[in-house]
Amino acid sequence: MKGKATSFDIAHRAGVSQSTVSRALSNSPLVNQETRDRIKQIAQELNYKVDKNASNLRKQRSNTVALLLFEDPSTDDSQINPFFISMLGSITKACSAANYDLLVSFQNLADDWHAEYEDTHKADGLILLGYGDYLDYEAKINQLQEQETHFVRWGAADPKYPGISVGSNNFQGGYMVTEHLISQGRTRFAFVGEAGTHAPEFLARFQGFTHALSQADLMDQFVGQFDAIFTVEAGLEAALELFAEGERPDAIVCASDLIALGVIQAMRQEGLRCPEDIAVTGFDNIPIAGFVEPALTTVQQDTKAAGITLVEHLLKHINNENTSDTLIPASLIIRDSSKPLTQD
Amino acid sequence: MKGKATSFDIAHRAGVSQSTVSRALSNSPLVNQETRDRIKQIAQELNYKVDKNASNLRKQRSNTVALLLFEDPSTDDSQINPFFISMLGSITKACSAANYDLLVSFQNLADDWHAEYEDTHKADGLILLGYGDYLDYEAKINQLQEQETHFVRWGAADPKYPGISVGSNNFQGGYMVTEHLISQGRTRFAFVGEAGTHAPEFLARFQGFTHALSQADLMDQFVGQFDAIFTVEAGLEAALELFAEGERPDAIVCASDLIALGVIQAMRQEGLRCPEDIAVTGFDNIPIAGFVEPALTTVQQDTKAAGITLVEHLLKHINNENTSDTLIPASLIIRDSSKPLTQD
DNA sequence: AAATTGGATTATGCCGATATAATGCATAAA
DNA sequence: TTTATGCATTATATCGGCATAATCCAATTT
Repeated sequence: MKGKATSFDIAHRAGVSQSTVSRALSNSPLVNQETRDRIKQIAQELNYKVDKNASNLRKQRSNTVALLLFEDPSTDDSQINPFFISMLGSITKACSAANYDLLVSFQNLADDWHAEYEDTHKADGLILLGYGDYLDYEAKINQLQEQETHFVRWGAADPKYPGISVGSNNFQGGYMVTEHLISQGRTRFAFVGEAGTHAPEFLARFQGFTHALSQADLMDQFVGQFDAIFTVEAGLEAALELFAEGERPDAIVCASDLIALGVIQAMRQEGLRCPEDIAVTGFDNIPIAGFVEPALTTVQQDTKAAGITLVEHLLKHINNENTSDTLIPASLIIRDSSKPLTQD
Repeated sequence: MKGKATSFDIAHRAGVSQSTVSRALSNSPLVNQETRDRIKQIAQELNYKVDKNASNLRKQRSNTVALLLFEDPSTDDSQINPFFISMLGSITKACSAANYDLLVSFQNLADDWHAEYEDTHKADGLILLGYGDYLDYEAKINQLQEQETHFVRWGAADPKYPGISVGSNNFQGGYMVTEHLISQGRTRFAFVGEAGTHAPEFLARFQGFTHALSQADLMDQFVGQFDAIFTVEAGLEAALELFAEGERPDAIVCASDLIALGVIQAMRQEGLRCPEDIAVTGFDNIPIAGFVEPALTTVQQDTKAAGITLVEHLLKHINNENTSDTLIPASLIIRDSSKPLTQD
């Protein structure tokens, strides 16, 4: 036979109508068990696969979701945030478990979003994933809602747009790691990482941090907060600035692992030991966190739960059900960089 | 108006036939410039987007490629090889530059490949990306070729299947970094990384390594090759084994950056300094390679060229043109871990 | 014997675009 | 005036499934 087999070819061989073939292959109880088996058998022999374009066109459903990944414009091509990779993995798995395919698209923040996947019926919905507040955030969300696009976003809940967000509990993570450092005997804290409204994740971590400090009555010894985006370089520079200012902390809480690595690097340059002189903690638990010197104490986001939840919520939206904003708890990974102060 | 607009709606408003709308929107010279502009205008007002399912069905083309990512079964979920991430990024970009969408699917090596994207017409071709020889490699390749699936694979050229491979020049990379170490005055070499047929990339690196050694007449001082898969842990263990065996090298060439980090970790445990006692080099130039202590000398694969070439070759296959196997040159990134031997 | 019921199957329309063939119409050539 | 030539547009068939309504037929009921 020429070309790929169609359901007509199978119908012909099986001596039934094409309709019956379609029904049989979708396991419809409307068709007799025997005929069903016979048809499936023939379909397999011909290596028949339903044409998704035809099927989707008729069903007006693609069983596909599109993942839009927003890159931080401040970093170059090769530097993809390791955290997103982990999310990508878990989202892919959650999709395939739900029998959905996944389209992936890296979005350049500067450009207009390339979010036509649902308009063109290539996907049934979108997952928006990025750090910080992607450019023109509100305008875009409004537009998506106006067009009745189905979507969920990764990030802190936004009271203006309820029911579309899933995010890590960054506040709790920042609180938890700070509390841990306090219990280790640290008292003079600094925070490295941007804490503005355009980096809401980092801001929440910072707020958890200060909350822990106030609870322990340590705010009067707070050394300060130093801006750094999420790269190693930024952490290094921020730390150098911190050391230049004079007042030396005995613990530095960083908004990400990469920043923490930069801070440790800066300490080395300044002849400071970690954790003996200053404890340092990160956030994300990237793959190498446990293998740097010293092994990094950090906060792990539950990317598996995150991916599953995002997909689950999106599928509910697609079925016109509502979901409520979800905060996924983070967990503390204790390693060497936060060892207790020793009296020496 | 209800629902999404179709080309009929536009035809109606523009007072032309639906055929003309279709032509106008695809910029066919068959339709008058004025009418074309008018139709486009109306289409924009109605926020009309062509239905890809209908379009693809008719055209028998999806303008989509599927990326199958094969994970190493020896690592857990969270550990995705950083090199692949970089490739994923460049492939995505190359696709969007060519106006193709990208479906991403993580394949579990143990299972049957889930490679029906072309059979179902969801994609026009496949890109296979994984380290080592994915399980049942030949059987699967045969099957794909039999079904006339369009595909390219990442990896060394295989004489049995010409024209489907694109890979880094691992031999040249291994040779280059070894030559560099020799020029720095190192003479007693060891290699850490698997060098068997089921890890062809690593094997090629090892072969480049030994080639450089023989050229410099240093093979009689070769300490040995020690197996390690691509994780930090594996590198650490292999190095400990190496040190236990007695004969100490003054340079260790590693098959990947993660392995190199493990080796450096092991040296630290043994009280050995890098690069003073032993120089260490990696492979891949992962994001943190420049920020560990000491900064890691490594070989960088040109992922950008790789992604572009893979996509380019696949698109040629889709258009029934042939391509020839391509080796992409790697480049040397010299940092501190390979500093020259000092006389002290 | 005629009418009813229900399970199994078939006939038909449609999803929304694109490509090919056909038509209309103005202008140029015979 | 008639035929021919092009350009612009329209009519129609088609891509390959799925869903609804229609039909067929055997087993019951009346």
